[in-house]
Amino acid sequence: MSALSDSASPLYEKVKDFVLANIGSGKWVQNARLPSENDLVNSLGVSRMTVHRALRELTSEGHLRRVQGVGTFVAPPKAQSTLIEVSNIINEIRDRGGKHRAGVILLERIEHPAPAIVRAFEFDRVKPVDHSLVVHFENDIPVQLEERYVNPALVPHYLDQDFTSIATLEYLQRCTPLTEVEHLISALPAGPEQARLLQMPERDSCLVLHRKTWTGATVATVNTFTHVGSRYSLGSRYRPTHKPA
Amino acid sequence: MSALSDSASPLYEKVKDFVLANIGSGKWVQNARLPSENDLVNSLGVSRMTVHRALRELTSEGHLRRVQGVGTFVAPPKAQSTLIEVSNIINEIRDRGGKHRAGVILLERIEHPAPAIVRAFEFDRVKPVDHSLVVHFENDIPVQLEERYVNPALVPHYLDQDFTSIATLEYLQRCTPLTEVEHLISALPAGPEQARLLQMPERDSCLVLHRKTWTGATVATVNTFTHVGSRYSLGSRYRPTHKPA
DNA sequence: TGACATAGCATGTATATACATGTTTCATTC
DNA sequence: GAATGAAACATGTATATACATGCTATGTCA
Repeated sequence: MSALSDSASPLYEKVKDFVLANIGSGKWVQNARLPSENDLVNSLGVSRMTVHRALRELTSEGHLRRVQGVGTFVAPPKAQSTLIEVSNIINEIRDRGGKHRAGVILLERIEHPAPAIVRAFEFDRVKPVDHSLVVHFENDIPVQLEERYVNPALVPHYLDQDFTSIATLEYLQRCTPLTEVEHLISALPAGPEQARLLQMPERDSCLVLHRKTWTGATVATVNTFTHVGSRYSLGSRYRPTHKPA
Repeated sequence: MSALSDSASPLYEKVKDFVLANIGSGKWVQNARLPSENDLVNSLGVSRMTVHRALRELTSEGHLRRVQGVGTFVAPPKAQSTLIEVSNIINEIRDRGGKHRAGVILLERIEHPAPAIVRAFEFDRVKPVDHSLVVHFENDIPVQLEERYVNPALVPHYLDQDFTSIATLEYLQRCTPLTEVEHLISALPAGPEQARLLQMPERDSCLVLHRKTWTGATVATVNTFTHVGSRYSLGSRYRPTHKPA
């Protein structure tokens, strides 16, 4: 009678599955109103706190929309703006198997007053901005060009780091764990300098990942140029909802 | 004494902020062990259920790692594989202001036995696969080429839809709300056909978003070719953690 | 010394209760 | 009829309590 599955999963998970099953089957369509918490308490035979937890988690996962005093509704599908998980290319190279070798070369490293591009990213009031150009290799073939602008005032001992170490990005993340991130993805034909550094034809396509992190003041700006073509792609599987792996 | 802020936010939010502040300040470093729930109950003066909820949410948000019987630890930063929100280009056009006009042209629409590319995406046992080519316009300029392979057996009344309607993708999402999604992003030079359809130079860069959805059997495969260059980019802000906007 | 049982402690779940907060509905009153 | 107020109902939060589950350390017994 309970309408809940009899697996070994916890009760609130069964309630979540019950709700998702009703959404998936089309019984509860988009923007439809769900039974109230007390209704579900009566029909499912669990406590209100358990129902509430299930509905709250489904709300934070994007499946439901709740309005205090009004009710609970089926949320519109959230694939409109899609979450994509893009793997760090360093990890991609590292995970591709033991027979590949990853390498890094530091091309340029200047601590200089902010040029136009730096000023454009709100570094204005920061005097020294560390600018470095790094090329990543796999099996002696350059696969990625990284252009980093880092605000050393916000990253302790950043200037003491070994810039050819592969752990630099991880160091940035570890020192500023609560930063916000903005990404832009675009595709551009390689310019002369990029083509030279990546050893690729000059008008071949580059996938550009622009990554800006800040905590209030800007921490770092990183432009990543990857020669994709047939050799590389960035991707992920995205499981929209209920079973966070 | 309570070490919690005195704002108007709920108690569990204050506990979360307290924990995040200790992580952000470096007091609790990566992999460090947090005080136990009972310790926090004593030092913060709230109930264990409240502490538990705060820690549970921080865990699901990726900030903490909890092991039953052992303790709670600061999770390594999750920016390793970065979440990126890529906006649907249809929404981008629609949201760009009233003076722009969006349009769609259906170029081809064949229901045919699966060719090689279709077979490669596990359509094998499905006989009829709907294949359509759609070009999206903004102000009479083509900006996106969409190549769709849809399994009509899994999408009710799909073949009855008006394919020049902008709502087709939304219809797909509404009919199969609990699908999983896989994305691949790459940058490719435009081939002859793509260049012709998008009215762009033949070797200019295309940003290609490959999107495959399935529920078990494959539902649809959509390849999106966007002429980016200086005109378009896909991007998002990603707030890693605590204040889901 | 080694194996095993156990106590202790950590997190995980479920419930009952109480109150807070926001919305809708409906009846009373002017 | 319109405005006001109260009741009913919805979700939101906080707490106490109880028990379940999993790991660790300790101490006893062979």
